[in-house]
Order: sequence, then structure tokens, then C-alpha cells
Amino acid sequence: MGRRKIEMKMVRDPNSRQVTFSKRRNGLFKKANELTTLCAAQVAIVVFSPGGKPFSFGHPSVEAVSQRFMNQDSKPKPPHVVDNSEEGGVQDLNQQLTDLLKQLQMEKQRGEELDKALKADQATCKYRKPINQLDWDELLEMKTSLENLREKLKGRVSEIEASSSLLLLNKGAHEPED
Amino acid sequence: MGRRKIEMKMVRDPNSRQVTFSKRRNGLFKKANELTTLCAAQVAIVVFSPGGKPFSFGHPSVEAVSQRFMNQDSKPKPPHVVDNSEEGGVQDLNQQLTDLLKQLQMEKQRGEELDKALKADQATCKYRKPINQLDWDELLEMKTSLENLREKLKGRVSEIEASSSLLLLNKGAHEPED
DNA sequence: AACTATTTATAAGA
DNA sequence: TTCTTATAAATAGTT
Repeated sequence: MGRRKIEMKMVRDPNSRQVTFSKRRNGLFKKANELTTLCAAQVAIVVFSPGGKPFSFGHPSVEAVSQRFMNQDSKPKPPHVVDNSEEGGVQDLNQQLTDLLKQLQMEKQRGEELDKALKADQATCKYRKPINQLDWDELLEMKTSLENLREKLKGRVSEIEASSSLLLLNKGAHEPED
Repeated sequence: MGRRKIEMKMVRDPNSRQVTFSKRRNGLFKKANELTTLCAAQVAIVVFSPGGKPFSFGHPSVEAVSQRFMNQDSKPKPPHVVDNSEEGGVQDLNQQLTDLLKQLQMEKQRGEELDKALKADQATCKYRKPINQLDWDELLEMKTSLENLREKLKGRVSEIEASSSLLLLNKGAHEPED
């Protein structure tokens, strides 16, 4: 899918292989996310890079989908919850980030809609733009929506930042830098 | 990727949704397979269709990859730790999050300014609102700015997500270069 | 299932 | 690494 067609063989050069891996991993996750959005499907993906580093994508979460998958022919899951004893919700980071991605997509959608509206409006009146009540409402709605997103993002970023900091601190406490 | 671009919204018609699901599920699994072939990566995917039917792809197998993924955190950890000099570092993650926070704050300011402009404009003309070029530009500017932020966030979500997974499952373990 | 017109993904290159 | 660009692939709407 690029300048040339490539053979479906392992890429020899480790450097190129890494580049290919990163690009395609992103592509794979993007496709997965589109599948969840378009079809209301649940998807969990775990990938190990050639170097052995793990990456994951999950909607609603890797854990949720995995459990559902494993419980397919078993008894209903007991109301036992994962131990959440450490780092103030760090274990939910993936979920939070997945939600974030969702929100970003929703915002992008909104942005595209506004873009269309704006273009349409601009086409109608180029230098002096009376805006009718409807457009105005849409505009305000958009603004409000964006501000809401901003607030949500802000809140989440703080949370995530805090979690990361805690992780870092815990890590440092247990393991000296090397 | 077809005759027309489609909105990233859930496909309404159940029939179309099923068709889309089948096509895209195949596409996703094909991509996953290519990733394993080209990069010698391990991949596990579990998908639940909107109807609740499970589908899976795995190389070498869903179980093998899942176990490897879940065993990450029970492994004895080598005394290797991230240095924050680049890609996977937690400190770098924190820096990125801090930067995002700043951007969000700037966005908030921008939003407040826009709010003032809007209110001023509303005060001026209640039922018929000509929008001057300046306001218009501010609106577009804000939209663009938000989209930029969104892109930056997007570009990092998978990164952050992966790092989080790694940290979560692999507390303090060293990170193989990737 | 097949068929294309288009949109996307991405291999190379900068 | 990130962006750009030429091409290969995926796929939405159709038959």
C-alpha cells in the first residue's frame, strides 16, 4: 500500500521492521476502533512487537472483552472485582484512555459537521454574514460542547497525570534507575 | 474507502451493519495476519459482533498471546528501569501529559475569549446576528486549534495506552527497545 | 458474491 | 521521528 508492493515475508532489516510494525500497529488499532464505532462491536487486541513489547487495544477494555470471551461457555462471572489497591486507579488507565479516544472521535465528528455548516454559510454570504437563529444555536451548541469536552479532557488528563506520577514514584521507590 | 466516505457513526440499518461488520472483521484479521508475517509479531484479537457472536484471530494462538500478556506482571522483574531520554519513558509520558494540560488550559482561555466575543455580539444584535470577520476567524482558529490538540492526543493515545499496559502489567520491569 | 469508484493505508523518501 | 507522496489495498454502494 505504498510506493511499492512488498512481499509478505518478514522484513529483514530490523530498523525497517520496527517502522513497519509501528505504522501497521497504529493502522490495526485504528481499524479496530472504527469497527467498534460503526458496528457497536466489542474488540480486544493484544500485540507483542518483535522486541517483545506489549501493546493493546480494547473496547470497552481488553479485560472486559477477554472475560466475556473466556466466560462464553462458563458460568456467569462472580461479583468479584480486581484488586485495586495501588496507585489510585491506575488499573483503569486503559479504560480511561479508550474513553478519551472515543470522545476525541466524537469531537472530530462534531468539528466536521461544523465545518460543513461553516462552509455552507460562507458560500451563502461572503462578506457580511447574518446568522439566522438556527445557525446561531448550532454555533452555541458547538461551543458548549467543545467546552464540555475541554473540561472532561482536563479532568482526565489530571487524573492520568496523577496516576502516572504515582506510578513513576512507586517505581522509583522500588527500583533504582539503571 | 468505497464509493463514498461514510460518517464514523454506528450504521443504523441492521442489515448494512452486519455486512459492514463482516467485511471489516475480515479486513482487520487480514491486517493482523500481515503484521505477524511482516514483523514476526504475536497478535491476539477477540471480536464480538453486534449480535454478540465471538470471533477471534491469534498467532500463534489467542490463548498463547493472552497468557503471555497476563503473565507479564507475575514475572520476576529485572533491575532495569526506564530512562526518560526517549520513547517509552514514564517521565517522558508525564512531560507529554503536562504539555497536554497546558494546551488544554490555553484552549480554555481561548474558549473564554470566544465566549466574551459571542456575548458582546449577542448584546449588540439579539435576533439577527451579523458576524464580523473577526469573530469568524476566532471561531475557525479555535476549531483548528482544537483539532490540532485532538491530533496530538490521538497520536499519543496508543503510545500512552501501551505504556500504561506495560506499566500496569510489568511494574518496573525493564522495557525492551522497540 | 462480484464489481468498481473512491477512500484509506502505507512504503519510500526527505 | 514526523511529513510528504506515489501506490497498493480496503471497502461503500451497487449489481
